[in-house]
Amino acid sequence: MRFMTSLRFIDVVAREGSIRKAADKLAITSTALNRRILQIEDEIGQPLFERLPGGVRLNTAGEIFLQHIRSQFADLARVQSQIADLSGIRRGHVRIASGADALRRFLPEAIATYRGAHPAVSFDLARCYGEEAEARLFSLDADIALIFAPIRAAHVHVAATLRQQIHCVMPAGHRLAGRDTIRIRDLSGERVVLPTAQSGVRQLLDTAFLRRSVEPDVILESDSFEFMQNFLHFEPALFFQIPIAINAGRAVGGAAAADFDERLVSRPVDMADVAAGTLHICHLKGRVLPVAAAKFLDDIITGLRGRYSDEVDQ
Amino acid sequence: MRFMTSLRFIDVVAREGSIRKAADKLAITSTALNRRILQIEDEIGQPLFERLPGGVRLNTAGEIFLQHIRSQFADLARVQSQIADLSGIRRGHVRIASGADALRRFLPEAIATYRGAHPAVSFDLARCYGEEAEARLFSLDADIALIFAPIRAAHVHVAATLRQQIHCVMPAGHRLAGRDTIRIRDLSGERVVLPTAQSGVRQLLDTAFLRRSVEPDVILESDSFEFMQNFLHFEPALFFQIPIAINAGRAVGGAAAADFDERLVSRPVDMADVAAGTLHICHLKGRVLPVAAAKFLDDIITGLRGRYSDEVDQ
DNA sequence: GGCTGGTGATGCATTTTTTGCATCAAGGGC
DNA sequence: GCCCTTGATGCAAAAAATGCATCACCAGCC
Repeated sequence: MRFMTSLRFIDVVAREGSIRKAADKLAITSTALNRRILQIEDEIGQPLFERLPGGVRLNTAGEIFLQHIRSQFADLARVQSQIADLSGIRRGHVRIASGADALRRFLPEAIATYRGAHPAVSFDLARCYGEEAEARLFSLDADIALIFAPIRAAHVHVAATLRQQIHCVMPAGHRLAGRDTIRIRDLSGERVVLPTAQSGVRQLLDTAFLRRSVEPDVILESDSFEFMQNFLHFEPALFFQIPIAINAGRAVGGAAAADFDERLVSRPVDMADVAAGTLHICHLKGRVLPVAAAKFLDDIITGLRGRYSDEVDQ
Repeated sequence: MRFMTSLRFIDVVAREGSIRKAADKLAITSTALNRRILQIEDEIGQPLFERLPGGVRLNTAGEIFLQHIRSQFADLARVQSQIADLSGIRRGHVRIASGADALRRFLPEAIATYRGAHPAVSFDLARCYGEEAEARLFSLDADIALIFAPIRAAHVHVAATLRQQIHCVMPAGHRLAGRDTIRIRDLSGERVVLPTAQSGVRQLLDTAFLRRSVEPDVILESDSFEFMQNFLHFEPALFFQIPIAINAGRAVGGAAAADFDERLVSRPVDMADVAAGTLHICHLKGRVLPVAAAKFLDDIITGLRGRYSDEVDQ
């Protein structure tokens, strides 16, 4: 899109914080880039950047304008996909921001299923925590976000929610493996592996530990569920996940959980101790999603409703 | 906005239906214009226009793309006004589509008041009937529409409504001038002047005449209220208006109506005969209005609520 | 206090792009 | 079948964007 280049340049300069660095990245000279920016500022009638000794930074007008630029790009992408759609080409690209929970089992299966039906659609998956996921929606770097945490920003539209009870995962031979549900007081002194403080699972657990005055023996903290799960093969301990991270589609309970790792079992934590958390499936409020993203969003919500009809809302 | 010129050209070509005509209008050669369009079609990867022997016409892809272009322009205007706003310049432009009713008294006063507070804001007022007003919102040729008729299209967002009883206007000495309200049966055989069939007032009256089986003596039809009103000075007759067309702000009743023309009086038509109509104040659904338009919309709704609190909704 | 290394801005020659003229081919109206 | 209008295209001129060299500026550092 030739007519958009100047605008894309502004985006890059804003991200890089320097005209010269941006020029490098864009493979043009800094003078050409500089002039394009001056020209646009001239047309707007106001500077968009503050000139600092170490580079440039957006001023307020620039912030507003950059947001406009990004929404233009997002909308152009939507229009292009719509046009491609009616010509039967059926191309598309979906950008997802997701917490570590959903990308373990659920998204791989969901994306593979979708690509089975639409092989020309490509995906981009960024793993991030709630706040960053919301920021990505806002900066239009993501079309869809899956967030297992409360939604903070008003600009996020929640298309569907899925209630998820925290499950405790342990080696099959663990002394707690016989229980139907795990109580928080059972964990006192137990060796546990916890997700990082930013994770929604961790926040629910911390609340529960505090409330019940239980202090487990925290031997490891990590932001990788895969690492924690594999760690359990070498040292027996407990770790915590939500069903969707354990098992793509099926409801998890008792033996049904076995398929994610035969040497581990998962048991729900008693609801009296830990409240169920909510997985939010969202996009930017007021935004018209590209065809592919809208279809994918629709598919996963329909899919979840089919499997977890009780826990899906909206 | 240099980077938008090609897009503006497409808009003009689509409106003109001919590259050569559009080129004339844009004061460039048809070849230059033709090439720009070919280039954009090339970048999109698909033609946007069908080439007909008598000119060009948008195809489906073109329709989608043009809608995108227009929304970009509208959004750019909003961004510019927002940027101008924070620099204290306070410029802006508001485009209104209105029926003949509202532009008689209400809009002149409302716009003048607004311009008193914001002298750098300019206005554009297009007089049109309901359907066209809705089309103007959709094609982003108008920011705000005032429609005295039912809303047809789903893309229109009604920000406020104002219930308006039809009033009968007559020379001060008319035999009906003594009544408090006018009944439809009083009009049997009376000489009346009616607005055109497209007008909301006319549609309400036609329903009433049909229901009461009354056939007045229609001596004149016009789409100009001003003409009809002036006509009454030369030949005594009755004509019909809604309060907002008679009197900018104040409620109309009895003598209070005198100020619009001292030789004429207006009396409400009995509500048992003619249902009150609704003036809809609307904008395009989902659209973020430019600062000036949003402020003006807010002002007129607040103003109406202050004067006609009972009849204003939403 | 002066030096160094970074930044964005600007004059001028060069390259690339856009424009305009002349002309072609194609389709409908009479 | 003629005539008129339409959009498309080759080629030269005009206009715009680019790159190089250079300036002015500021912060950090010795």
